Amino acid sequence: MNKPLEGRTAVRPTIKAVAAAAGVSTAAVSQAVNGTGRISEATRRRVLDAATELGWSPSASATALRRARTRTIALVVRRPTDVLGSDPHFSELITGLEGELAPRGYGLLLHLVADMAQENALYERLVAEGRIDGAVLTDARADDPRPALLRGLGLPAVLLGAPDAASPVPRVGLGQQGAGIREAVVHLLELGHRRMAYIAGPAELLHTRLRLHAFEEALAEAGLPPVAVRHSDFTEQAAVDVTEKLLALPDRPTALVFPNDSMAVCGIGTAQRAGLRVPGDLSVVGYDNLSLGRWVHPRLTTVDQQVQRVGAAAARTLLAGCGEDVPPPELDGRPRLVVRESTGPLTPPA
Amino acid sequence: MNKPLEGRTAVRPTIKAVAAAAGVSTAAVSQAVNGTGRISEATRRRVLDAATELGWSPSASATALRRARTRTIALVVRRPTDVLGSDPHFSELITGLEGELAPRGYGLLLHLVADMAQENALYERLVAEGRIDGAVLTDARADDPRPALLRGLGLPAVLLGAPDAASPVPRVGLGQQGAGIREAVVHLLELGHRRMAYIAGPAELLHTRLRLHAFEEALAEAGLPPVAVRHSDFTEQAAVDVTEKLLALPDRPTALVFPNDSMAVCGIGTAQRAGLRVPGDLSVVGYDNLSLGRWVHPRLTTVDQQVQRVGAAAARTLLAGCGEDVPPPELDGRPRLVVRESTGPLTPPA
DNA sequence: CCGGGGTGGTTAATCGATGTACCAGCGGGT
DNA sequence: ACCCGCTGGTACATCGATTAACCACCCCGG
Repeated sequence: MNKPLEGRTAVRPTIKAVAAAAGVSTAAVSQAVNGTGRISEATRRRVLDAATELGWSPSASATALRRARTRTIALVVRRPTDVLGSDPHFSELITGLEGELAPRGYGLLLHLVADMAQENALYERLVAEGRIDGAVLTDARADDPRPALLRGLGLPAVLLGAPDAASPVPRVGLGQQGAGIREAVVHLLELGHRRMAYIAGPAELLHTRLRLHAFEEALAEAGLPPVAVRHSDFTEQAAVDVTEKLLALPDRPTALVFPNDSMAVCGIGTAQRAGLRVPGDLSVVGYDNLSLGRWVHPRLTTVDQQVQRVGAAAARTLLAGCGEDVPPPELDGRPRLVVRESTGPLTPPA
Repeated sequence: MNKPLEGRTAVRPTIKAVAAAAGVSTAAVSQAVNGTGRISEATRRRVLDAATELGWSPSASATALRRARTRTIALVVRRPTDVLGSDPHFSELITGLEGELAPRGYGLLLHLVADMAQENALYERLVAEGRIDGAVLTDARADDPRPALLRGLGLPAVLLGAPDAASPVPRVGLGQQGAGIREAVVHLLELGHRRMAYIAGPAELLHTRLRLHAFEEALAEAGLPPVAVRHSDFTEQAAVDVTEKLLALPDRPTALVFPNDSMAVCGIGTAQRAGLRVPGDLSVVGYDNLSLGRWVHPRLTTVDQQVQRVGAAAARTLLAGCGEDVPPPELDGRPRLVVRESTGPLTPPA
């Protein structure tokens, strides 16, 4: 064995090394790199060359200590159980966030927690340790305690959901949250459906309320009551259970609207297993527009809410809150229905 | 307006404030909190009380600077395009990682990149800035450049995949990577299938090779050749395209084995759209055991590889590499076939 | 010849926590 | 009375970068 024990880390160069290499003081290096102070173009270039030569980047810890800024944003995901159903949602969100954060040298610190108490405790700790500059709050609730908490902690934050000027922290999202569901109801009405049921998410979530309200309102405008409204915890298991119960109803619904695509797919499976044809006997609408929905059989009719773009807008809002100079978030539009094959008129059995 | 302009952050207490409150020096506080040095039990308690009283936690930046340790692990996800198919995989992985990291005060820094070049550049930057203590490498390739790179950078890392003592960085994963696929082939053989096709992932990924090899070997042991082997990029689009092509073959396969569940579900959809019954005319096997698969119609036969447990093991290995005192990772078992409804014997049309 | 005003830097304090080196007391053995 | 050794702390340098305050020098007008 020639290399019995691997040596530890190859020491990283410090600002001192760069200063020495460029023949200037460390202050000059700092100014050259940050574009502050008064440094001649010639020495600036010397410094920058020396820096790349040595492969030096300013230590994030040192800079964070000095500037009281970590260039890190937190995303805390609450996941009471294995809620895989809402996961693709997060992956889209993260994509949108990263697209704005990464180019500005910001990092995304991801944490998973079981419940709201843990989530709040986590924010307190992250702030107390000075680990983050801001936070993205997902799954807005009615009477959400987090905006007030973070505001109290002095931490910039954005809450995802419909925009709302009165919120303690900025709210980012597509306007007219209910528009997609409303569109779905109109679509189903046009297809001749009169008995629709809505499978909602957890009652405490704000978007659950907004969408449910849109559903009931749109239906009421046609002079119809919903056949049924059921709350769920977003799990696939719940989708199956609720679907079975609804299909066993004496006057069963001819159309089901789900709060996400995974549940809708499971609902379709359940209906098919019960011997029903989709959409011949039952129409199904999802939410989120996962790419999966384009390929299942029948292809899923769903609502697209552009999670990725919302993520990008959230990132910009947050960066602005951190004192970063970013173009203001542009987020127009509203959730839109994507009509595919899982909805249609009732057809007589072949 | 009584509060015309909200004041900035409520200043966080420092170690100095705690020292003053407890009537000791800052050094004493540090020692009391870290359990180092010699401090009487009485003063230790006074200090700790003062700390909680003031809501103080040591500044992560200061500690990181002093100790050259950030208590942060990087997870870089390469995502050439919208590979939602592999996402649930990541969410499981993250769950497993977090379960070990969080209790020890470690954070997970998540980054998304487009390709391997960007990924390598990112590691170099993160190390140069001293932002991370370790990294989790996913999607091992044949001749993967990353282990050598990270070793050169002096950064602890683990590579996910089958264990391998000869790797520059520890490799963590279930042994016998091919066992699940082999089991699937045997299962299909027992059902009477003789014409099987394998849809593989990108050829450069290591697990693609291992699984493909297992598929061909198991088939060869039965004296059979594969009907076809097709590589794909993990997208649902690819699943549909490949399935259509395979089903159009003159002597079409009676069983399809996919490299993940999303693709398998799309494959089923494609077959159904072509008028085939699953499993009556075509059996389908997935990989990953997403919860979605339990509820689609027909329920998906798939391979479970316990991604979450692999994540936990990876975290422990990494923590050990960071000098943390953790119980050694325990990871026995192998990928296992989960038989459900999407596989079965060929049945004559009703 | 001297003062004024730029230009292009440098010096030194500082961010918050850690850890080494040092020191004050005290009890006890001789 | 004196020194030793131990206990329980404290003083200060340090991690790497930033920044306010300061200064040397040059050019120019009076």
